[in-house]
Amino acid sequence: MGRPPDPARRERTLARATDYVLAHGLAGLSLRPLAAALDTSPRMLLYDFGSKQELVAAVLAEARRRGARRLAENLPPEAGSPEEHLRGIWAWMSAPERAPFVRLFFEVHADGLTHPENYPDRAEAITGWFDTLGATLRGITTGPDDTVTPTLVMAVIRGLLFDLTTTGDRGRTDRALDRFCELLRR
Amino acid sequence: MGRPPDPARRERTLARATDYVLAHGLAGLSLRPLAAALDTSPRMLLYDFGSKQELVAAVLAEARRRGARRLAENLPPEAGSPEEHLRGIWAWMSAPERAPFVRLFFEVHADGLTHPENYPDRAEAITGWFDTLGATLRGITTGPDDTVTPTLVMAVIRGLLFDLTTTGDRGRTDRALDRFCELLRR
DNA sequence: CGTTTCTTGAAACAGTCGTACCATATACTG
DNA sequence: CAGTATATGGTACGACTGTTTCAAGAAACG
Repeated sequence: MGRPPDPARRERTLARATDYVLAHGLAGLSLRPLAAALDTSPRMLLYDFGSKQELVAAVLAEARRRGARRLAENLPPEAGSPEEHLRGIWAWMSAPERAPFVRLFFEVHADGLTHPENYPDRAEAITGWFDTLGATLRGITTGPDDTVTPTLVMAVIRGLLFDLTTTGDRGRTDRALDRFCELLRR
Repeated sequence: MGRPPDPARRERTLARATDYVLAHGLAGLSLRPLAAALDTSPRMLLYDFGSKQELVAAVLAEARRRGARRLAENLPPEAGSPEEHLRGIWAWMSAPERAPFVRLFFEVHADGLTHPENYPDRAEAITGWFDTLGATLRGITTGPDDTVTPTLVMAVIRGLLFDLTTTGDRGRTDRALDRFCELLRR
């Protein structure tokens, strides 16, 4: 008996907190401004998530879930040549709508370099692409267990994303991807 | 008249502060622990640098100066094929001794995504390579003003550095660079 | 010596941080 | 209604932040 729990509240808070972190970044995150923006209180954030660290972990998990879902919705899994796929991935990841995700991605990586203990499964963010890419890049890969080609492909995309987010030079980065496609084709 | 100024003290402090930041990262930097590690006081740090922000700017400038000097010392500017050059750059940047610089580099980039106003010349960290690389990559570039090839080459290196610092998988990242060289050769 | 300038220590200020404690409000059961 | 569980507000604690203030020390000069 007693008042029934309301798990939906935690989910609502998590969703809005994820919006907030995507908008404002992880670096200077603090409970009081976050709570104010979410029309709640630090008290409730700790009540629902236990501690700031667990809240951040939940937000990152939620952001990853969202990213994966959006990706699955927007990348046709089977159609087209490997080159078309590569261009599709680049177009999708470099689109302005993805900028908050990209920023959070780079932010987590940087923090993970100083505090690896906080991100036990961060390597998965890299190797998780191999299964997805290995299938769509068939014809470029040297075999079904080729991890080197996906590694290079994702390195190009991440490196160009790094460049684009720093310089904002869309034309030059787009052309650099064209050049990479050209190298792959020959 | 009066006691003469001692500008050497500021330089000594700057050098040691740069060591400290390279070792501990920029993210959680705070004056009191820094001063303790440097056998000085927060009072003196502010006396010499004016504010924490100016101190950080000075440290970043010093770190960039060091990196450039080390690079100039270790990369033969003229000898060898473009491929050898590329391998040399990768070997140099991915060496464990460079890890602190790489970490700081990624950290500054991530912070710059959230606070661009603090890094007015951060694009230079990208485009600064073009002159250096354009010369050494002659034979791969399409012309003397080709910025696309250096963009792609540096994207590969940065992307692979991102991978290596996250996964620690030296073998796979080395092989990915081999594969890139192979693509360039054909 | 006194004067002047640079250097340095100690302490305090005003603020933010994550978090814990205590009381109360709310919604349900019997 | 009482009883019981969850939900929530308010407040305060201790630690930390960058920075300022006040005073004194240290090294030059006349």
